[in-house]
Amino acid sequence: MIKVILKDETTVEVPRGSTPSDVLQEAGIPADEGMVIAEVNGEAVDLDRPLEGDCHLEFLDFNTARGREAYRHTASHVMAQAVKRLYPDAKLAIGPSIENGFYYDFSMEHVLTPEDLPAIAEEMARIVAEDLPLTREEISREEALSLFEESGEGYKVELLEDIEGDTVTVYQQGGFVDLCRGPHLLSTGRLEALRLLSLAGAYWRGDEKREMLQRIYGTAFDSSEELDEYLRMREEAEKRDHRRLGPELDLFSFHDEIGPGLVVYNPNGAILRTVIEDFLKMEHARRGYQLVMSPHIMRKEVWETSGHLQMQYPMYFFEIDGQGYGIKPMNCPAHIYIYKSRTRGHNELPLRLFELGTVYRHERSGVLHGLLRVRGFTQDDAHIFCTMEQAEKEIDDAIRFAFEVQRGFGFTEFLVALSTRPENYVGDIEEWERATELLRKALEGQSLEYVVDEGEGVFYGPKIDVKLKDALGRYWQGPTIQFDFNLPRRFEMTYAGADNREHTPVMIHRTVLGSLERYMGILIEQYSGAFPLWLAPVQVEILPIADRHVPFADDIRERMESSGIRVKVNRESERTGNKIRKAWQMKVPYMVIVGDKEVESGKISVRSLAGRDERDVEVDRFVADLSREIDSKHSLEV
RNA sequence: GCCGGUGUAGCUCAGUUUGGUAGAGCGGCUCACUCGUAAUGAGCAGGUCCGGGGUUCGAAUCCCCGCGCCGGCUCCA
Repeated sequence: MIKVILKDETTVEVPRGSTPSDVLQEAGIPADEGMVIAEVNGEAVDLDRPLEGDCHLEFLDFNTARGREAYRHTASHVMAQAVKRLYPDAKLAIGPSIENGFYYDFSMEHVLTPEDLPAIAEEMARIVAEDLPLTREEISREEALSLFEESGEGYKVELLEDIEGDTVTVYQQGGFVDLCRGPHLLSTGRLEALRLLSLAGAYWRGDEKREMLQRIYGTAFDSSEELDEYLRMREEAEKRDHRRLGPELDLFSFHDEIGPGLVVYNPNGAILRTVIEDFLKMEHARRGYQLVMSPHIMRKEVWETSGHLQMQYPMYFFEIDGQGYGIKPMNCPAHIYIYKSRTRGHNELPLRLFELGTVYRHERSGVLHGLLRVRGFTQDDAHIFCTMEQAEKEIDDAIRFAFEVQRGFGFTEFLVALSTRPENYVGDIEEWERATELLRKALEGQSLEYVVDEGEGVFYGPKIDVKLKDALGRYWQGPTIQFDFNLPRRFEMTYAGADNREHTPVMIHRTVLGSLERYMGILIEQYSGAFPLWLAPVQVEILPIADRHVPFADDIRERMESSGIRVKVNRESERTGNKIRKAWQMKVPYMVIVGDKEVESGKISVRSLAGRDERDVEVDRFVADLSREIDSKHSLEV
């Protein structure tokens, strides 16, 4: 007999070689409580894996990350089996579970189209109905090699070559065999709700020099309700899509004639951006940043010095009077030249230069995506030049600043990542370690949880990335703070130290929003276009009931305008209901309705976007309320 | 850039399979109505059917080449 300690600390005794399923029974837990896999001493295993000795045992259902992973991974095996049944020549590549679903990559003669998906889904349903058991087998590498070589699974052979160790595991269900670490569900019949979502091309091993495979995306849940809920969520996301809302709300537009990835700001978008810019300028000024500006084009030599040219950074180049110029893809060189515009002493450091700098990058056509990925965008870019000793505080402040601003825009949940030295790097290891340590210290000093992305730093220094969680639970890239050892040397930057000798300053790149375009895209989706009052392009729309009420409406409008409220009057000869509907469609936060009663009393009726209705409101009181609401979203604790 | 899909009025889409000279709703404009909290009615205008070549007596429709957009890969603010 062996002792099995469960999660609730109870101990169950079972014969050696019993399986987690046996333990489930022994412990009186109904086997079909939706348990997916088990963890034995922290190792994820199948529910029918024999227990070899005393152990800690935990059961994982679909609501755990690892359980969900195994569940969806099983679904991907079922999909692969279905594809093999329908297209016997299909070669298997990889088929992992991913956030919200799974995929499998294939190589085959037949080119899949969306019309093929129903047949594959049907075949999958058949496999589920057949309730095929999934069995795990440990075999030697050699055995596996010959197995997959014989069946012509070249990709599996290649994977095997990279696996260390003498034995590997394969999983099999109904004659379908796959190289797989597992664990899996006990049988295909345990899959409840499956859905194929889309097709895509994907390079083998993500390498664009290698062959393009056909990928099928799908998802799986352990109840059809949850699947439906997920599909509803996708629909909701589609409704919030900034690419749909942007033109609808007259925020921005794209034009084939102007070019892909080049944003045009329509009036409402320009207002929104101006509000954001003014806010940023103020917040930077309050924190000792100095606003600077620099040209959009700079001579080619600048980009040689910075290294962009040699790195073949995706820039645009052209000639003027026989001189080569490049359109700036980054603002740093200009800020460095501002630094270098005179000699610097240690007393004037840290020097914090801030620019709303518009940059252009030649993004490959396939990656463009609304406002989130464009070819021309404006960064809220700052460079802090300081001594290594000052860096710690600067980083600390920059992180604090970034979070304060993000909270001001209504984001409260974040994912923080610290990226360390990549394989290709400049500078010496000691420097890297020191800088990485500073970043780590700052994060820990502020009790921020973070993950370490080993080797994900930029070649010139380690960095901190912050992702924002939006109202739909999606994450977006936000602030980034990057150390740079490279540019200060390349541009031969110096300052006179207290020792009256020349030193090289440290440079920190940082942005709070990243790109204004992308951030606006994120904001649109976060609020589905219904911005908080301080950001709303039109804050109040006045709706006269009949044409004769227009003069009174204009009167109110002027009073509000003089208080800085962004207000419009709807002068159309329309029914009030329709005017409300139109203002609502444009997501105007407040509607003011004026008719005979209002003209007579001088008071107004106020209707909020949410439908709240208040009568007999004094105009001054309303304006004061608005101002308070605007300020409340606006003010940040510093 | 690569793989797949897609492109008809400002927007959403029908017409493409089986080639025979383009349609709806919303939106816009005009007129009438002057109205109290999510669509008043009538009329009018609006289309190089993404672009260029080809096949054909004839192309939105078939073929070829581009371009844009969408879903991914890769990359990144």
